Amino acid sequence: MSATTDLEQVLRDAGLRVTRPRVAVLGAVRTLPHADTDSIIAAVRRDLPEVSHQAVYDSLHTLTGKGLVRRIQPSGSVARYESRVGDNHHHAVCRSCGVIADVDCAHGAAPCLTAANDHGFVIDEAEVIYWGLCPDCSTACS
Amino acid sequence: MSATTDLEQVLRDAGLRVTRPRVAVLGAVRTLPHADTDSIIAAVRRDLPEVSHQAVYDSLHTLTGKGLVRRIQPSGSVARYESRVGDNHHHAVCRSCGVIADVDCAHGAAPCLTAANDHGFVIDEAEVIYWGLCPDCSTACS
DNA sequence: CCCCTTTTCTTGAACAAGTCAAGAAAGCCG
DNA sequence: CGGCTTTCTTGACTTGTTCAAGAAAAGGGG
Repeated sequence: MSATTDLEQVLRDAGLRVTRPRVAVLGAVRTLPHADTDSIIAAVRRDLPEVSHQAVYDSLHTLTGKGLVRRIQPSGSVARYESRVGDNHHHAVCRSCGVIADVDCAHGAAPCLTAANDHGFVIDEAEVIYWGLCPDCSTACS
Repeated sequence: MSATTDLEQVLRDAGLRVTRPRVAVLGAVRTLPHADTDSIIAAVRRDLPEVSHQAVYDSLHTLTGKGLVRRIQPSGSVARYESRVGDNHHHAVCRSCGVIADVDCAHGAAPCLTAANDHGFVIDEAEVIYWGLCPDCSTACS
């Protein structure tokens, strides 16, 4: 069974219509984790040279809404997307070059959802971003 | 001693030139925690009607660089600023109305800086955003 | 107290990411 | 296969932010 068939099934299972742009966008996000929208557009156009940027934006929005991809956006960065969803993992972001790495939740399966004082908020997710320098940049600066 | 004199001293202690825009910007950030740039510009212009938006952007950038204010920018929001710095507190953000509340670090004085697997990153800060609904929106939606 | 150097502010244009809107095309159900 | 609904294309537009050049102001030395 081809990878495309697999992607189509994922879309169908989520109750979405199967369109060529959506299949390509989902495939691109899986191939390029943490890619920004421009990179995703470029990757999609390798398969479908004529897709509009709007179709990619729409697809990303729809896929995000259905929980098939996750949108992340550290301060000062444009929107990025990843297909690893449902496990509440976190991210390390390099202050120098902006590269992003996945980090498993430090507190095991039950995520760090307990705020000390929640001010009455109903919290459903705790997002953690670890800021620092990636291996390459930290050795380059020393 | 006036509040303005106090602000001037803070700027001087940070090694910055004291200018009217900077004093007004620092005062606005202290008065309006979590305000976006537009609100800060509006607040500053109540004192100094003629300041350019660029002066406010420059001042915010400079103050952020010196650690006198902190810039926060949850996904999908514009840049916001606060003057509570140096205590590694976190934020709760309402998914519905976007309001932001301060949340003390859940793990006491030593912040949650330990990533499970840091991939060789040199981490200097862990930023936590608690996503959910604020009291007003959670009661309105139920 | 005034001058000089450096920094900061004003003005105005430019930019990038993302959004809006109208009509054409394509997916899916019966 | 036909029709209804969703999605895609096209192209303009908004918003938040940055860039650049010259004018103004801060602060130290004489």
